[in-house]
Amino acid sequence: MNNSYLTSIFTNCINKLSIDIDLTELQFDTPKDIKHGDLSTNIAMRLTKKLKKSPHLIAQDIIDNLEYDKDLIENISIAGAGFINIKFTNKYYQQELQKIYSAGDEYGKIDIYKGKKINVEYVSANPTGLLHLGHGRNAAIGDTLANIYQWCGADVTREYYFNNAGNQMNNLTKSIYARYMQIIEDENFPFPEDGYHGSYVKIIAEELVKKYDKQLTNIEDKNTFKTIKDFGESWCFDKIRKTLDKMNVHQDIFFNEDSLYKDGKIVDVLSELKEKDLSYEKEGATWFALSKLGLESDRVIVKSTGEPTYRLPDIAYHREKLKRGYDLVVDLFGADHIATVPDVLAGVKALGFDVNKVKVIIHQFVTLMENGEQVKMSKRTGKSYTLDDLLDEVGADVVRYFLIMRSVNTHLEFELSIAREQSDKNPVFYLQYAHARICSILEKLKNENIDLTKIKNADLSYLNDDSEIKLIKTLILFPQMLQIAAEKSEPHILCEYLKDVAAAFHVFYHNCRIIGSEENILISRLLLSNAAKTVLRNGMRILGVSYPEKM
RNA sequence: GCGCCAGUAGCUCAGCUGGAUAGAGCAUCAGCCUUCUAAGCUGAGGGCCAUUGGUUCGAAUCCAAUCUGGCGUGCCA
Repeated sequence: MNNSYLTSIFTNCINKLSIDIDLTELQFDTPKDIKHGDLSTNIAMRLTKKLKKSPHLIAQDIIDNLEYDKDLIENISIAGAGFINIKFTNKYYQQELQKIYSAGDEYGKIDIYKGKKINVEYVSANPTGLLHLGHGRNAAIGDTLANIYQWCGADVTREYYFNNAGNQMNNLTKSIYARYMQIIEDENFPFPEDGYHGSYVKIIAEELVKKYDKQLTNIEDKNTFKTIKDFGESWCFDKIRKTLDKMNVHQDIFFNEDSLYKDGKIVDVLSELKEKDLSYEKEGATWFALSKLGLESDRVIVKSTGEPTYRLPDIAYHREKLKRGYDLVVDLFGADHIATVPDVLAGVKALGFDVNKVKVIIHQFVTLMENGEQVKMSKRTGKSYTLDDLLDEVGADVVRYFLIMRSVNTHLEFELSIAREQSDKNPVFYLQYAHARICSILEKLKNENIDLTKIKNADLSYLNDDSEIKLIKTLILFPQMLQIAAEKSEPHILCEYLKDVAAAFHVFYHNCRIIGSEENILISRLLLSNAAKTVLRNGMRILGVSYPEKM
């Protein structure tokens, strides 16, 4: 945590004392116990070895030489093993609140990624079926991260990569065909062993019957095969896009793997690897010599059938993204894709690109639960709970929030019974309720005989209640929380933070009346409520959750 | 076997670039609505931070080993 005012006065002091220290070690934390002050630093303890003095003596030395504004800092003291604790005055917080109010709707925007071009690739499901909850987590995290980067000043491109060729699509085509034949010819027509068992395949087949009647019985015919495949693909893609739309996920670029072949990028990569002596032929296949790059074993990149494995296009695709000039290329994968990461990165590096510009985020799985029992979501079984079903049932707000409220690298349990519940058990409503409450006050005030323009010149020295100061303290943290969430690529940090904001507001609301208070108090509390509303609304915007004015 | 992720309250999870008495929500129990939305607030109980060692002023956090669960370890993506 940083605090510009404290950093400056401590830096001056350290320079004055001629202490030789890396100033990045100077950090301020919020103590768990409020009795220890508002912020504290362990700098004295960190200096014990270097200065060969007890932390208490060092701390005392620092405090004696600190020059600070007594209007802003109430006191600085030593405690515990040598912590330096700082307590700000209410005036300090009142001033900080004024800054938030001045920033208005823009409050929270920071510029750590200003001028940076960032590409975030997410969802990227092939059009072989419907999206499930795992894709939902990917979509929610990816979309929220993209929002976070934007608030950090970046120029963000949202991308979806898909493959409508290859084995998976052929498999889908054969599956649809089998269902089609079962309808029009023989209900015992054999279903492919590795086929897609999802009930959606039957629906596609039914629609196929409606449109083509019995014209598609010969799958050996290339045109017939293509007709079925194209039909299945566009059916799936249409559903996928509608689902994402429902979830308020909108991507800028839909990149088709196929274009890498058409534009010769696959061949390029292959020949470059060959030139660099990083590929070789064995058993009819082409191998990528990963062992030469420090990895454990070599892998096939072109099968003996002549088709590339996923590694080759993945490498080509990443190279293309980097060529487009992004400063950062973010990939979001489910845990089942982890195996591809080292190979692709090694490939990108071997082709001479900076792998540090590629950031791979792996999220763990989602388990759908209902009253403590696991609900199956598998594509292979006929019965499945799709993302679309879930969006229809509980709405985009709940789905998005539930899927980002946990750290990306923990397994996530999505409890349907709670998601369905429109009550205090459901954490989304806690945030939305706080926002709606504020809006409700503002609405009521319109009917009171009060000059609301006075808010511009509000005298904030009227804000001294513990709950008022606590709320300001929480609101101040917004930009820092955004930065941490961006740097750690962890959207859930914002969820946790907004919960704190809502809680601080609810306590303030409970303790401090607005309507009916003396005018100076009313106006200053109104300003504070407005600031809270701004933070909640901006935060929920980033999460992609709506912020209703009434509930 | 090897690699990645996880193991913290009854349940779901924060905290993990080392700091002071380990937190939240739900569940349980006890309070608070004639005043701006009770989808709220206040309080209580609930813990061997998987286990064992190590590193040091200090370890839930770092290191090692072990145990448990998830996901990988394809000429599938």
